[in-house]
Parts: sequence; structure tokens; C-alpha cells
Amino acid sequence: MLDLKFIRENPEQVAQGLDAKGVSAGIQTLLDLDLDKRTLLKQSEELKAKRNSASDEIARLKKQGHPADSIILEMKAAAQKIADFDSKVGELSEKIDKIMLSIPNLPMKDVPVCKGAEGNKVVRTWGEPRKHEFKAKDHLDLASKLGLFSMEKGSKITGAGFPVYFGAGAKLERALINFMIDLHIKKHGYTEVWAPAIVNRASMRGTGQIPKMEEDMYALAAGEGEEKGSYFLIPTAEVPITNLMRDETIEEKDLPVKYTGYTPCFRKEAGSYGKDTRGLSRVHQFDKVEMVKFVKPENSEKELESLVNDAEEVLQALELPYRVLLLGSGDMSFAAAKCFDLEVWAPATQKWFEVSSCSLFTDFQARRMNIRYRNAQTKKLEFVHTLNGSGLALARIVLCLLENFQDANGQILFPKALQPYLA
RNA sequence: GGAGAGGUGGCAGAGUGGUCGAAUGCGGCGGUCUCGAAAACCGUUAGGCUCGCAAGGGCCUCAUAGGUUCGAAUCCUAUCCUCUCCGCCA
Repeated sequence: MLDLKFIRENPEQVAQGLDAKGVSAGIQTLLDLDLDKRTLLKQSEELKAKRNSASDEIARLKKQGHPADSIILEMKAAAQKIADFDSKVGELSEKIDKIMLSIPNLPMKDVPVCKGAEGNKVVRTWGEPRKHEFKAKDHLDLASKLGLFSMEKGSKITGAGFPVYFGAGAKLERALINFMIDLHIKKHGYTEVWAPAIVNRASMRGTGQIPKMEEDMYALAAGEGEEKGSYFLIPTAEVPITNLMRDETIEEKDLPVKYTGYTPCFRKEAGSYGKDTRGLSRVHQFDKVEMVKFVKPENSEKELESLVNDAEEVLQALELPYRVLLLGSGDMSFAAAKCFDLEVWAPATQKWFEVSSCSLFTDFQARRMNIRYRNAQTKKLEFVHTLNGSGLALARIVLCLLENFQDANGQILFPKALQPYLA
């Protein structure tokens, strides 16, 4: 959520930022509603002030044994007026809140402005995209031959896009999770969290999946005969882990708070059928290790850099050539102010695959979730900045590992870093 | 799933219709004392919204949402959550 006061005072700047994100603003409607609300609120509050002093008066009169009937009668009328004002204020507030929750975060100044992915900038690359001397097989062919996972089995027991891993494939999944988490907790100083894969609506709203992405989530009902949408399967560990701090105040000395955790992730991927869905490219359930940070605002850009580095280190250890993209304004997610994607080259599929997305949300999520810290200098409570990044998304890493580390016989020679975990 | 108890400020814990945004204690902060510290003593210490250049004023918040009332932390209803006991269960 943006700061309404900020919108009030900088409507042009906000409109410009929203434009860069490809959102038609509606800022003026919002500001009109806001002004109406404040005008009514003022009138309501004046009446309430009157009522409060009259209440004291009534109490005093009664104590002294005097009658207070006339004041009580007067206040009865006032109470009705107050109720009228408040219901109007309530209506306006609801409208305002709805708009506020649907306004995306503004891109930071150094984010390229663009309509879609064409504005993304490659900021650096690591390693040489591998070229095999032989005809490289794609990951699905390799895996089928080696029996590492099956899309068909998943289709039978669940539906399309739910891979089932077997034998060495299943072990690879476990190995990757352990390897990544170990790296983040031992080397990068994160605390491990094992969180629920189902969250409530408030959590989804907190990180910003709701309202915009609600259609892409698996919704659950609270109970028999109840409507779906009280609970959701998480699309990413970002949701439960960031919401751990919802409505809390963090001590400044405890910042930054750094969590990492593994969870399964569930995405409907509505509307993306047929395209880039072969094998593990795009599935409805996958495993992911996520990193989440709560930081002081003045450090947040540096924290984003180090977050990206933490994710890159995983790829380097896995010896997977990759590139780092600074996303343009049109390709960033709803809540992000700045975002780097890590993409790995898959030599058989001949494509770059996004295996990590590292975002800075500034105070956008913190404001939605009311996550604050006490600024030692100003003595004031201020919103923290939140960040998260995949470290990394497994299904696609498996895809890239298979295609990169295959030999001419279709065997896989996994990178050294994974060996202890695969033994 | 059944029965009961309960949700009040950073924490503990009073408060059952009217100067209660809330006693008291602890903690925090500032000070006195001290070479310094501890102890003791004194003072101070919630958040949000809103009006105002400011000083300062107003409103709201005692789990949440409604209701009763001139007036609700206090009464009523629903929901959520926590704890205890019983049942079931990986």
C-alpha cells in the first residue's frame, strides 16, 4: 500500500509511477473520495466532541441529583446524526481502502521504464552458456530415460502440471533443498523457518497477492458449505514468512531480520497453458527455498544487492551459467519497487529460465501488514522495508541441471557441491 | 468433535454502565546521588486518524464485527484466537 498522505501531496509523481507500471491511475477519484471523507469525518468528530462533554455534564448532574432529561433528549438526536455521518464515512472508507489495496508499488528511480519485458536490462552474466559437443537432450527426455520424474503419473493422481519425482530424482529434490538452506543459514546468516503451506486471506492481502493475483491461487473454504477464499495454498514462502511479522514492532537492534525457508508452492498459472509448459518449465506445484528480509529503510537497496548475491552464490556453487536482469517497470510484480531476476541457460531447450526473482518492496508490504520498528534517532515508529528472493526455485533448477550436466550417454554428472547431499 | 476458562498498554495485572486511554508493579528512557556502577529516590513512558505554520486542539482504539444506551473496557450477539479437561487421530 502507498501512503495516502504521500499521494495527496504528490499526485503527479504517483500518477507517473503508476503509468510506468502500466496501471491506469484513478488518482483523482481517490483524492476526491478522500476529501469527502475527511470533510464528513470532521463534522462527525465535532458532534462526538459535543457528545463527550455532554456526557460528562449528564454524569455530574445525576451525581448531584439534578434532572438531565433535556440534555439526554438533545444527545439522543445527536447520536442519530453521528450514526448517519459514520455510516457515510464508513462507505467512503471502504471505497478508499479498496482502491488503496489495488494500487501497485511505485518503481524506484533507477528502474527502466517500459511496457513489458523488452525493457529488462542484463546487468551482468556469470559463466559461459554451455554448448554440448553432442546433440543435447532436453530435460524431459533425459528424466524419462533415467526415471527421475513423471508428468504422466502426476496427471493421473492430480492433474497436468504436478510432477512426481522418483528415486534419484526425488533424492535430488531433497538434496537441493538441504544444500540451499544450509548455504543460507551457514554462510549468509539467515534463520531457517518451516512454515505452513496454507495461509489465511489477511496474509495474502498483506504481501499483495490479493487482490490482483487472487485468480492464480488455489483457494480453500474454511468449512463445509462455506465459500472458498478464506484460506489459500501459498504461491511462495514469501507469504507465510513475511506475514510472520504482521502487526509487530521489531526492535531496531534486531534489524535486519533474515529468514530462509523451504515450502512447496502452488500456482494455477491460469491462461498459460500450451506455452512453455513442457516438463518442469511451468508446473502447478513446485518446491522453493525462499529468503525474506526485514530491514531499515536506509539500507534496503544494499540489502537487495546482497540478497541477489546470496541467490547468485547458489547458482555459482551449482556451476550453472546465469545472467542477472534488472526488470523494467512494466515487468515488475505488483508490490515490487525494484527487482532482479536470475536466469539460467538451458542448452537443450535453448532458453533462459527464471530461477529466482529478488525484489525490494520498500515500505509497500510493511504498510499493508503494519510491520514497524522504532527509529532510535527520531524515537518514532517507522515502517520497515521488506525484501524477498528465491534461493532458488527447484523445478526449474532441476531442469537446468539436467540439461547442463548431461553427457553424451544421457547420464547426469551433478556438480561437486551437490555430491555430499546425493551420497 | 464435546465441556469449561479466558483475551486490557512492551510485559504482568486491576478495573462489571458515567471525569477510565485506563490503577499498581516490572521493564524502558531522563535525572539526583557516586570516581564509576548497583541500590535508593524523583520524573517520564501506547498507537492511529484529523485540524493547525507552530504551540496545541479534536476523534478513535481495552481480540474483531455488530447491537443496547444520552454514555460501553464494563451489558447483549456473532466470529476469531489462547489455555485446561474429555474424545478421536498421523
